Amino acid sequence: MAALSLDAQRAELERLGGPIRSSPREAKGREEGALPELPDAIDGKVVLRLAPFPSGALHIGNARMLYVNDYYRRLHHGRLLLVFDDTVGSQEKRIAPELFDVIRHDLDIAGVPPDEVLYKSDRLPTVYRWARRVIDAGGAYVCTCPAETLQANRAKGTACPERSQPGGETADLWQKMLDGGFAPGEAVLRLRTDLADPDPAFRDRVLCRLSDLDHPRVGRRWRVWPMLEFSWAVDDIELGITHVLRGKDLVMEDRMEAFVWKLLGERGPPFLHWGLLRVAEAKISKSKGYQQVRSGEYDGWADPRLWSIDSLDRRGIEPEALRRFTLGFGLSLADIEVPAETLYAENRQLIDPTTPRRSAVIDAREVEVADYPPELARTELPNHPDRPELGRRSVPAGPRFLLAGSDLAAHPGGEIRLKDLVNIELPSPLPVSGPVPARFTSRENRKLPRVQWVGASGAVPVSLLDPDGTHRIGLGEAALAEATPRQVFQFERIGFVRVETDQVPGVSPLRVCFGHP
RNA sequence: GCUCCCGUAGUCUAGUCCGGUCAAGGAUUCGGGGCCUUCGACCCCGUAACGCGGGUUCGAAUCCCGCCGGGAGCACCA
Repeated sequence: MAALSLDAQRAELERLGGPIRSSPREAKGREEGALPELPDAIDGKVVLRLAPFPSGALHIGNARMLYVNDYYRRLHHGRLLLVFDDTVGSQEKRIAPELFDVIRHDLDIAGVPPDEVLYKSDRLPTVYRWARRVIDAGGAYVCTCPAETLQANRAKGTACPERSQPGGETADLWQKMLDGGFAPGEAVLRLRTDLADPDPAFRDRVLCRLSDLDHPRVGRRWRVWPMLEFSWAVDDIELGITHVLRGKDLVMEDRMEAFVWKLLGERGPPFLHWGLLRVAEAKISKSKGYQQVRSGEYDGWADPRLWSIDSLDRRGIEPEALRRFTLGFGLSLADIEVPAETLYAENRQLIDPTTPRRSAVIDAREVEVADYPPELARTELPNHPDRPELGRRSVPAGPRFLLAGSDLAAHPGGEIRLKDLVNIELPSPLPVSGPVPARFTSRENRKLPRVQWVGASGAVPVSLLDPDGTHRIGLGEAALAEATPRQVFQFERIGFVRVETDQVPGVSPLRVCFGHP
């Protein structure tokens, strides 16, 4: 039901074509703070691109790239290309074959469907054509220095011997690179910039290099691979990209692309950046995550410790919440660290009104209530305290209950209120083991400590996966036996949880993933 | 160290380009109160910011200079 109404809202907004802002609160609060329009954007003609490297699943840190690009695609009715940046990588940064599908799946979940999917590994001939253009324009040379020498020279600002090599010779050496005349590491194609450039990193950057790594898609078909910047200098033009929206960690790449364009007389798209976004709780590394998934230490790409898009979905966090969360930072260039609570707050607003309440107790202990009113063997509870339209449910109640161990421990000898039901008095001290004998006192709703309870009859074992990868075990009310996969509940006084995707209805225990308080 | 970027409340952010309408708006957090039989929601109230120092100007969060602080980049990775 929740999903339905949200989907309906989303569909409606999408139909309107505007930025996705759905709640009235959003409309008044953020509308004026909407992201600025893209420079020189022509409605319907905007082409944007997403360029992930397939080494790990998309995570919360990548969400900004997703939603900012998606925002502008929608705003200007443009196209968004998914271009896998699979230019072999390196020994340390390997492409993981299954990640192509994982990432597409992540985009799906995130609600950012690409208009077209492309692979850099399919575009080598185009890159070679451009490399040739650069060489012919006298803008590059083949350098055969060992990597260390090259770097040392660059740092000092001195030229490698090949820097002055004539264009014809460069063309020959380049051909030799393509033909396999050099082993990996023996030669690179370098851009001739300015050895006096104040930024040492920019001095004669490498355009193309040799690699014999086995590429998951194209194997060893190509040996000469472009560096990321050069491949984009090529494709931002070839693919007709109108605006490059990327994190500011890639600003130097802008310079490199612009340099190549100027050399070749091309006019490229403008660049827009945003600062680094870190979620305080999510200390993650893409490549490290891969190891942990691979080794089985983590529960696949949806392990909550990964903070992957998939894991957020697993936790019942709506893509719309992620979208609002990331778009709320605008295009600010400051590097920021934000508490996950900000994301949770967005999600709460979205799901709270439609999420049914259920009772569950962690670390349950049985309590037997003497003098319990027999007519209260069952009771009826609202599915949502503020939304009568969500209906009510009938649950088994006393005289045998299950209470959270922590609640019991907090009130030995005291009178407590079983929420929505009756008052009971606990013994003191509590028995070390076995059922706790308690005594019914009254039904009136007095100001007593309120505790969550579960009727012992038909109670459902629950296993709750926390974001830190640990599990809490408990017992939930009988109605939970009918819980279906992916259903979201609020366990009262615990938090929002989502039933695991692969939960088989009726099978014990009921496995749920914790979302947030 | 070098290059670039950024400094608005606890945390984010709007405003800075085109100085006055900003004694600075919003979100979230926190504190207090109310309410509903949740540690959730909702309502009310509150704390709390223009990094520092100069300058320009009738007037500066906005322009200029200097300083300080933070971050990112500096690969034959992406």
